[in-house]
Amino acid sequence: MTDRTEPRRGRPGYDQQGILDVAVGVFNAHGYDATSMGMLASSLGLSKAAIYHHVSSKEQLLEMALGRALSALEGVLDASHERGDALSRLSFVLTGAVKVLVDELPSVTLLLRLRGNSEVERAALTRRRAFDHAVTQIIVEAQRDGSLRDDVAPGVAERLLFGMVNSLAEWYKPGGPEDAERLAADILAVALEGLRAH
Amino acid sequence: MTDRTEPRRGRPGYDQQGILDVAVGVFNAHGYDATSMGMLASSLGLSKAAIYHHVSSKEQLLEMALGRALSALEGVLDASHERGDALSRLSFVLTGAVKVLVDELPSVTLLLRLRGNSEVERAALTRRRAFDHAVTQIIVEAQRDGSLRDDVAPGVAERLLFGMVNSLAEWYKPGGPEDAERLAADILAVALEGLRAH
DNA sequence: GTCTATAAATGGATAGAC
DNA sequence: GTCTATCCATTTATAGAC
Repeated sequence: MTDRTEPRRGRPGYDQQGILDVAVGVFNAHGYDATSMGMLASSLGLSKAAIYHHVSSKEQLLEMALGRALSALEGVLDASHERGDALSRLSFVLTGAVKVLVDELPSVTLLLRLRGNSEVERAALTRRRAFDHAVTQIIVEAQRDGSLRDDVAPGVAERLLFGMVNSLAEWYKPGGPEDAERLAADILAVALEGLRAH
Repeated sequence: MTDRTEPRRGRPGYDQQGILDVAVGVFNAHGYDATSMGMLASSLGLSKAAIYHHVSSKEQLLEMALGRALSALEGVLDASHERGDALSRLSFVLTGAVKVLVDELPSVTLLLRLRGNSEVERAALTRRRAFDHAVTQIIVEAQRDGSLRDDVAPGVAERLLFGMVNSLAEWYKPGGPEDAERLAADILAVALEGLRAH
């Protein structure tokens, strides 16, 4: 994975990654569909035509951002296989997903708002559903071994857990009062123990 | 509140409510910005021009739907004031919000996806923030009286709870295996007691 | 209440100069 | 690597007939 923040060498104008970073920010601010190449151009301080020197289409920008987000999430799932019992794996995935959301907030935010309006969007949604399904299987296992209550359907539990995690895209502000580890701990605490005082 | 489903009297063509119901469905399927009046027209089986006989603009359709969603949510908050302690009020609001989401799924879904791209959208987001703030105040009170744990910041708790509730807009299907009461009970159970087996 | 036709603006994308 | 100028499809919305 290339480092987005490293300043480039020759440094005349933008490179593709620089275009992408700005584009994802504007996509998230106004929504992908509501963002025109003209808005993108003025955010970049370029003409519309100049953007097409770096990318072939608006949709290619979307595709690159979605690939980044999905790879990061899938990486968490892959790493979780090394873990022991199902509850440990679930905790690891939730914590990892929060970290991904915080680290890759722009691209994941874009992913979470997809409507499936094009082939690119539908392919991303399919990959995302596979992720959700894999997490649901971990929950099934944890219910089976008795570490999670089984009176909540595993699919519902998965969606509620990621409802909390994914809500970060709507309200987490980098540099705010809460850091990623604290948020991950809060979410895990609510998910496993609940909010009621003991 | 008028009944959407009641068949109209004269019944030649559409009335405004009929246009709105179809429009909100199409807005949600493709996203408001990605929906053109042309798509709307073909979903209605009308010409674009005919739509303008019923509404003055695409944005008016959005405004009407958002008003419906916000009024329903605010109604839950108003009704909660009759309740006793803070924890009862919070449970009532969460359950009520789930019921609103299920009953008014299309308009609430639209509300939850706003980006603030126009005055209409920003006004709706302001009303929605007021709702979230009022719920946060209930949580503050419940932490103060000792019924909720206070090691999770009240604002974070509120966003996590409504992260679960609002996620319904992304996956709840009317007529599916789970009904509204069951879902409300599941969410309340996870929110208060957590998923870990006891 | 709905139509056809059309206006006026904006959309994504390209050509070719520098 | 960026520009100006432009193409062409699509957009929201209106005019006026039926």
